[in-house]
Amino acid sequence: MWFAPSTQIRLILLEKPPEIILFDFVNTKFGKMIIGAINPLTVDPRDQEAICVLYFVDKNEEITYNEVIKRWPKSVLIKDKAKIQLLADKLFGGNKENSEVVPIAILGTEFQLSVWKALADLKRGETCTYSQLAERMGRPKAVRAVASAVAKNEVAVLIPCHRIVSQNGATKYHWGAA
DNA sequence: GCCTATCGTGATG
DNA sequence: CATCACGATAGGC
Repeated sequence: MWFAPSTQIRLILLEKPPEIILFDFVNTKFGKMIIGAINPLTVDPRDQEAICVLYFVDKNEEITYNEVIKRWPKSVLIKDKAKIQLLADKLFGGNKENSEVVPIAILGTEFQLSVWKALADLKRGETCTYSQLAERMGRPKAVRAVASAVAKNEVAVLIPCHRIVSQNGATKYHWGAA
């Protein structure tokens, strides 16, 4: 992965949408992104914010912000520059020996989780088609379902959906092939 | 290119 | 609960 290689990811499974999401926009070397995080203590006994949203800012901040609202209609978004910046540093500030653990909070069905897990198992640089993924999960015919599960991935690059190539070669990555 | 088999979600009532 | 429409698909024609 292209963020700090030593960065550890810890998954936290949510059972319901968070009431409060802290967010802010950050500039990474790969472009502007929005980061959303769960309020501390509501989910993580270790008192850390957990990332639940990580989108690229495609066009402008407002559009991306609205995408978050749409995805989490029941959550209140609160801007928290300091805490989000802290998380961004953990993720992208990979110059130093960075062994920080970045908690990721995800909400999904079992099927979705297994899809994301299968994705995470892909080795660095390895690519895969949706049908190969489906097959690996023992559901060779659920190709379409796998695709829509992948599409609902909330954390962009952390789950390596960019390693998927469609069978005919014409990848349609949500944020563009680049 | 168009047609269709396929299946998990989310919305709707 | 039942039904319906909807995909970042794949394969056949």
